[in-house]
Amino acid sequence: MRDERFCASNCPFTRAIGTIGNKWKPIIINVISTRTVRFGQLDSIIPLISRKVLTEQLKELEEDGLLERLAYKELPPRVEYKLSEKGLAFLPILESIKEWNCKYEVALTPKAHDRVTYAQ
Amino acid sequence: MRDERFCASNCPFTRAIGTIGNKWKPIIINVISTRTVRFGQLDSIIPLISRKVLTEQLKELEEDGLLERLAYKELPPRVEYKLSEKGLAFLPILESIKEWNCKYEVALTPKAHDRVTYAQ
DNA sequence: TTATCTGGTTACTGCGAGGTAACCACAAAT
DNA sequence: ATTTGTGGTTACCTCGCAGTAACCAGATAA
Repeated sequence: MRDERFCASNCPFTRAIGTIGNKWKPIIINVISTRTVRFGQLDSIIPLISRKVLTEQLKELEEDGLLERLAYKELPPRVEYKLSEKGLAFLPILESIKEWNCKYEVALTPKAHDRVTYAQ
Repeated sequence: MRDERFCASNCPFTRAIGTIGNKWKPIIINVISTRTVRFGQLDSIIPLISRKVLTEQLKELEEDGLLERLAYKELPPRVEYKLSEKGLAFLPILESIKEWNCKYEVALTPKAHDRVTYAQ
C-alpha cells in the first residue's frame, strides 16, 4: 500500500510520493480538511472505499504524522480524526491541484464516431 | 492503472487524483521537468520502473494532455518527451510537495531498542 | 430477549497491476 | 555475418491490493 522502496529512497521527493502518492490519501485529507471527522462519517462520505482500506489508510496517515486519532473510551466507541500541523500544511497543495485541474482539464470531446452520428 | 471510477466522478478534484494520483506519474513529470527527454533516458534515470509500465504511464500522460510525444522517423528510432503547458503548470505543485516534505518529514528516530543498545 | 450502534479486525478470495523475457524493424558499425 | 542501438509490443505469470462477509465488545433502547 505504501511503497517501501519509495519510502527508503534517498530522494526526498520520491519519499514524499511514496507517502502520499496514491489515490485514497489525498481524498481522505481533503475530506477531513479543517474539521474533526468520525470514522463512520469518512466511511459514508467517501464513496467506493471499503472499511478495511479506510482503516489502513488512516493508520498510515497517522504513522506518517499527517493526522491525529482521538479515541474516546465510550460505548459504542467514538473515534475522531483531525489533521495535524503537517496535514494542514498539505491542504494548500490540494487546493493548487484543484485550481490546476479546473484550468487545464479539457471537456471530454465526443469521439469522432459519436460526432458523426449526431451530425447526421 | 488509471482509475476509471475516479475519472468518471463529477468531482473535479477526484478526477484530478484519478489522473495524476499514482506513484509513477509525479516522478516522471519531475524527471522530465523543463527538458526534452528521450525514452531511453527516462528508462535509465527512473529506478525500478519497467519499460512496459513506463510506456503505459507515458501514453496516459500524453492522453491527458500533460506531455507531448515527438517521434522522429529515423533508424534507430528516436522519441522525445516534453511537458505541455498543462504539464509545466503542474511543476510548481511538485515543488510545493518537495518543500512540504523537507519541512515536515521527521528524521526517522531510532527505535527504543536501538537507542538503548547504543547508549550502553 | 433481541436488535442497534460504533469502529474496527480477521479470514477468505479474486482480479488485475505490473514484472520478466522474448521479439520486432532496420541501419550502421565491426 | 553478427552485433549494437532504440523504442517499443506481446505473452505469460505471479504477487498482493483490495473487496466481501462475518465477527467482536458492551451499553442502551425497544
